[in-house]
Amino acid sequence: MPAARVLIDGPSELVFDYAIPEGMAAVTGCRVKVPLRNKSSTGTILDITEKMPTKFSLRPLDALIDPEPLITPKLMELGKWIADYYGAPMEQVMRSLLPEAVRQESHSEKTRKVVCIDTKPDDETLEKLSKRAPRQHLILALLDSAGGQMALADLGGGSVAASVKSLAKNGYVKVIEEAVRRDPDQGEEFIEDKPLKLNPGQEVAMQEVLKQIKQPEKPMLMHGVTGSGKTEIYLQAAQYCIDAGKSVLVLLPEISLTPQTVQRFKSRFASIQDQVAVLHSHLSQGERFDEWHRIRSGKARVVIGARSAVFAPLTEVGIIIVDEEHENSYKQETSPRYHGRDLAVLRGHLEKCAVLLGSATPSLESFQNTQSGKYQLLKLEERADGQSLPIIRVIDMRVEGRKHKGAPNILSDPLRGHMEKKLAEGEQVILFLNRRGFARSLQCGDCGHVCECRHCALPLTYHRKEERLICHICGHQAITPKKCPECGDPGIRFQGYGTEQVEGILKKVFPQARLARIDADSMRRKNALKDTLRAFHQRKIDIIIGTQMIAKGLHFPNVTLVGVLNADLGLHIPDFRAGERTFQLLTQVAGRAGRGELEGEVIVQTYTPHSPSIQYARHHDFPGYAEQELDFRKQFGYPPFTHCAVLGTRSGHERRAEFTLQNLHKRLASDLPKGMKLGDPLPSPLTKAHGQFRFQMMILGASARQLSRHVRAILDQTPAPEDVTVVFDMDAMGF
DNA sequence: TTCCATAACGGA
DNA sequence: CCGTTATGGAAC
Repeated sequence: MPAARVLIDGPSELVFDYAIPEGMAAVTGCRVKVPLRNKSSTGTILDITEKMPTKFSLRPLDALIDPEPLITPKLMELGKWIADYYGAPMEQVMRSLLPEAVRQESHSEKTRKVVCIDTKPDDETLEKLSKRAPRQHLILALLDSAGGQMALADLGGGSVAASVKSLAKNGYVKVIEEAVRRDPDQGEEFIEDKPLKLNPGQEVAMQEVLKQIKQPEKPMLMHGVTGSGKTEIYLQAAQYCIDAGKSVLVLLPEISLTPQTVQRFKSRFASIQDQVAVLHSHLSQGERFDEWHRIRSGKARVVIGARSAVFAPLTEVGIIIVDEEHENSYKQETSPRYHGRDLAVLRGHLEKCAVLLGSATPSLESFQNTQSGKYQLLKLEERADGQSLPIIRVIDMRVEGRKHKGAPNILSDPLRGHMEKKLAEGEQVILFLNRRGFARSLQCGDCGHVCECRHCALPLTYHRKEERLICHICGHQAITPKKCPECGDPGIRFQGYGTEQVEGILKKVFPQARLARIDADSMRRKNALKDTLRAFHQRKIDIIIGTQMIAKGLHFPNVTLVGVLNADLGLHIPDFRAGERTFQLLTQVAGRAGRGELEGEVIVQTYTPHSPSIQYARHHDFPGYAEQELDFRKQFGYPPFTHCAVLGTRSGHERRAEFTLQNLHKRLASDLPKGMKLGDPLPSPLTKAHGQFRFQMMILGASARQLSRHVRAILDQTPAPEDVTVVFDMDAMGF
């Protein structure tokens, strides 16, 4: 007799076998009600096992919660892989696979009452009604002119319901419940646009993509320079799949930051809009419920979403597209710590469909996979409309600094000059600075004391609007001291600068220019980003100063100058990917310039003009950069030639967090499998965050599976003290 | 996790 | 002696 292996809900990770009652369609992925001890519990069927244990008889399943399995067999397989690879509890994996809004039984479809004509009364009755019940007469007339049915709410408020009731009693009308979709883009109009003509380069890539859709063989990495028209290829590939009766999954990094790409998909598929679903963290529970079920039922066949959309319950998948595949936001920073792009590749393998990764600055992991033949490389080397890539000028700020002694060196002369010229010609400018707030820190000129966050070992950033010092890690706010809290010296002053300060300077330097600032602070309001971008598009704004929110994916034809104020930020952090990230950021930001008929220019201000990330970015030379960076990675045994995991501890007690990690280090070191390398246990770069002391060590391993299993085995035998949290991050992305 | 058995404790 | 509280293994 077959038995169902059930994972019980809750943090306990309990897995038990239950007998399947006669006639119950219990299959893998079903949510079930089960008896546990003397209570009733809920869970998910992980497997159907054939053999019956002999020790004791199994208790039967109580009931299926949903008639159909909510989780497809392939997604169950994906989930099991995640639990194993990332060392995550299966229960947490299930929570990712099945959103809370779908899992909770309290959520259901939203309905509305619709009134429709049942049997039309004859003229004589109508005549009577118009005298005795004019209201009912009017309602019938309204229904008639609306084609026989209308929503109850649209018939008018108040006592209308009573009139409808008596109409229904006489059998003239019927009231039915109709499901209404909670549409996240309710009320937005998308005008259908037609496919664009592909240039020869795009055409070649397109043919390869179509080949893979018809007969999937290996994932593709499309390296297309900024503005090369990658999105158009996504759109046409998607169209092909839809026409072939297959579904499409599109992953975007941080969907709220890429409204333009979502917009393009929605517009292209405007004629089948009810088949397009959007999944991201800003959906309400009801919207998420509806979108999810529309996908599961097969009504929606195009899914656009952020990393968690990799779990969208699609079937018959034709292609999985991962845009900006190099983006770190694909990595989930809470358990299960999966990488959305890597899961997309795995899911593509399980679904036997095409996988298309795209980027202007591919991750070295993906690029190396094309070198080794695991992935197919597609290249778009020209911009879609034949525009040239922008000319990038590097300004040595060490030299600039000598020109203006004393003054804070934020806008160099060449940048200021170019801005004046562009503004005079009515063109638009984007300035990029990857730090929000007014000043990085507040430092005493006398004793050197820096105001730090009480909970995190990090300088507090001064925000002028709030007149407060704010911690960018935990959000803690403090009053700005007038004099040094350490030595009482009044000479306390700001160090470094952020977007807020630049905004102030720009107002003074270009008083006539219309200015907008885009960062996490100024864009807090709902739709603020969308509105600002629209205004910029309509040329109601001349200059945008922003953080990395503006680095990717934006397409503004009238932008001819991009200024990078401090390219060195992020270059000197202790992370072997610091250079790669700087290269990516510079290339992406530079790509915002010259996307229309006008030529674009980029000015990069830096104190390290000769660093390879800056020089290769300046020459738009991704292959060159990749080659030298891969050399470096190979030499030191870093990814993509190994897998890198981070094992960390956190605690309110500094010593205990440190000791726990040292202990783990000792145990790992004592019996380290071949091919694995252990870093020293050290304080994290962010020594203290959210009031917790943090320590970490790096683990490098040639085989990811071996690494993950070995570490987990040690963790299982080494219980941590109660007030110490141990975190294992497989394929960790930032430190 | 919750449940239940058993051990340990403490007041009379 | 008995009731209360702590501890730990099992649950299918």
